[in-house]
Amino acid sequence: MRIGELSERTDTSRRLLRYYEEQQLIVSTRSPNGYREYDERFVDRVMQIRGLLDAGLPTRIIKQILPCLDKPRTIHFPDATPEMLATLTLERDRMTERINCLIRNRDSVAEYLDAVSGGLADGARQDAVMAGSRTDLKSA
Amino acid sequence: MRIGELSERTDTSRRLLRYYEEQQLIVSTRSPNGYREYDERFVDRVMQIRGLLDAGLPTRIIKQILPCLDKPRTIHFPDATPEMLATLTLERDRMTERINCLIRNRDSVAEYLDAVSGGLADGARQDAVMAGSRTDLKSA
DNA sequence: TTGAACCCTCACATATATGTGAGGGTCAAC
DNA sequence: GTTGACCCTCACATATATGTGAGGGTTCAA
Repeated sequence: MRIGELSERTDTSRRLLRYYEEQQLIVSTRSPNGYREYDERFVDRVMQIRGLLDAGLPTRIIKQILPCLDKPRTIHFPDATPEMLATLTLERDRMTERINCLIRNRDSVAEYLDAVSGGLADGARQDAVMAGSRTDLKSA
Repeated sequence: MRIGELSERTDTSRRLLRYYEEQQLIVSTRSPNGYREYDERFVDRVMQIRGLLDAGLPTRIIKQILPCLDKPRTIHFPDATPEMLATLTLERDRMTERINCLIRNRDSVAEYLDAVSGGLADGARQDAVMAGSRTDLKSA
């Protein structure tokens, strides 16, 4: 597909897709006319990138962890240098910290919302609370 | 305590503490000479702010959720407007999305690391994983 | 009284992720 | 062959979180 379709399917501006390419988070082949061409798997890839960016990881780090994320556990450890492994270990731990921080705070917000809506359970309040109530995540 | 001590105890530059105050994430009282004064509870508060910033939340949002985070469940729901509740609900869900995204990716990275270190579990690999404390990979 | 070590405000600088638009090709349909 | 919807590169603009430093007070101890 070309950049326009990828843009629509990932809800990501063309500008950003080119930027991600510049940052080497994605690559593209080029048609004879110079247009970028992407295959299906870039839809997921781009959404993954956006999620990570939104969760505070910079492109520089995302670029490093992306190779760990290919679905079929393709073997790319041969090229893993010790520094790379150290970086990944560090980032794994930083991600865990972020997760714990978010869980703590998300739960506080949820608790607050529950308290408010629990206090007065009528209509006007209802729609505000409706949207979502998933509250338990188990993690390291 | 004054800004210098808070800065050291939270590992946050004075500049940033003033910035957080400007963004209304924290407040300070002023000594007669104009110096900012903080009490103990700002140590935790600042660390909470840093964690949330690092997890991708902008100050504008952090400001909104902070009131939900005071340890003794002080009653501030009286002032909660419906728009505020809708915002909180939205943010709670966005936090949950971030959490899931991070968990998914963190687990992939962890799995990758386990695969690599599990593959050859001897000394040579060990120091590679050990090394990570100060890791700054730069790119061109 | 001087100096060090704090503090203040203000302002400019930087990095990162993003938007916007100019100037210009490609291509299919009319 | 013109039009419209794509695509390209390049460059400037913006927002947010941060660094850095100038110019200047306050406090305290040598």
